[in-house]
Amino acid sequence: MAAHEFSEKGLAGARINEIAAATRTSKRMIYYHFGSKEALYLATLEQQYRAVRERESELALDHMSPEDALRCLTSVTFDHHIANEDYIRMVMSENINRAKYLRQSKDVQALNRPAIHTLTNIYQRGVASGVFRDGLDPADIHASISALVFFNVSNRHTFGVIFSQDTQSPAYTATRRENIVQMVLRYVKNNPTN
Amino acid sequence: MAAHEFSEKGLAGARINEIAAATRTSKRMIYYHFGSKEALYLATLEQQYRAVRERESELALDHMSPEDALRCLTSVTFDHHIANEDYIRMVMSENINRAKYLRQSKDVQALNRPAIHTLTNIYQRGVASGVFRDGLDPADIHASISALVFFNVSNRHTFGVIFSQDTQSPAYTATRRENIVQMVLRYVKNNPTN
DNA sequence: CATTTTATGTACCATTTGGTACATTAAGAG
DNA sequence: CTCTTAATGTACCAAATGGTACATAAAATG
Repeated sequence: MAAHEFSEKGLAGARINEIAAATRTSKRMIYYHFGSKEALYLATLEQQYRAVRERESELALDHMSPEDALRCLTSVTFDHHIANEDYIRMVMSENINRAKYLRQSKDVQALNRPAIHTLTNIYQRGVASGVFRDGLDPADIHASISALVFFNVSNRHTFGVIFSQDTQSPAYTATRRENIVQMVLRYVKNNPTN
Repeated sequence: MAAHEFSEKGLAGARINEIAAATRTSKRMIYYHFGSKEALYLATLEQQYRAVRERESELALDHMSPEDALRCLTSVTFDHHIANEDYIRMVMSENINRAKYLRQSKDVQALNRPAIHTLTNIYQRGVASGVFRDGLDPADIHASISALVFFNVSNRHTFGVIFSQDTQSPAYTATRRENIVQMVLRYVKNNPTN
């Protein structure tokens, strides 16, 4: 898949020949369908977003308590990021490009709106029931959750080298997951007691 | 500077000719001194880490209360990341490389140890005085702070596009800074009440 | 069947680019 | 004042690589 080549080496580092060799198609066909390396990159990037958000939307959080829902959402998102390294790396790559290509996508905003919506829903239920404190911005909570779980995958290599830790071991992952969940909950809850 | 070219385009995207053109030196001299593009990249990467950590170590937090110290450390680190985009982008680039080059650096661990040490110091003072809860891992707190402030810069382009926000406006930055500080404090404090 | 699109293989080009050969100059060393 | 070593300019190469020209096969269409 093109996603893997782009994910591994970024836009500049990726080689069309490699992508062609890894697929059942040919370089000729890639240019026939996409026209240029950059167009293929954009198509691949969009597809990554779509795939990830689709899998995310399969969560049923409405029947859980606000606190459990937030715990679950954070925890699952954490695992989700770990399981989708290609996506993470393509997003990194795109930030190196200053979102030059993502900016051209028409439906990426709509694609991501549900993420905020889900969180808004949980948050408002929590405020209504008194477990969550009022006055917070769901978009901001989302930013924090994203930051914590994204960084955990995106920067694990440099982080691991710098602090001589195996950032991919089950033990590290489990601890980190729990601490992130706790951090989010304590930020939102009215009376964090644990 | 080589840092800027690498920061803008990553290892693969950077052009030695561009780097040479941007300096008072020549391509010939770059190869004379460094031998290869990769060696220059590694040297540049190390220098970025060194510069950032040096500036970080100029904080005097010992005379502040643990809570104020943690608030200050987080806030300053936040601003620091915003002010050092080249560093951020090179770290991203290096994570795309799976830390292949940083791994070869001998002194990057020692260089970063003070960061954990500073935080450990604040945390232990806070636990001793009763404001911070016991049982947390300073390295983990550091990971969370890093994640929050790093992501705020590293992913601002895709994030801005997706959620149609100007992630570089003073208003957004101020809010985000305050929320991150609050998140860290509430995670660590015994009785977060605000 | 005739004809028009769509799909695909082969071979190739033009450019870019990391890297070097060679010659030369500047600078220390003794 | 030699002689060795560090520094530097010029010109260039070989390989890689994005992209294309051309011919052709396979569908689809009428």
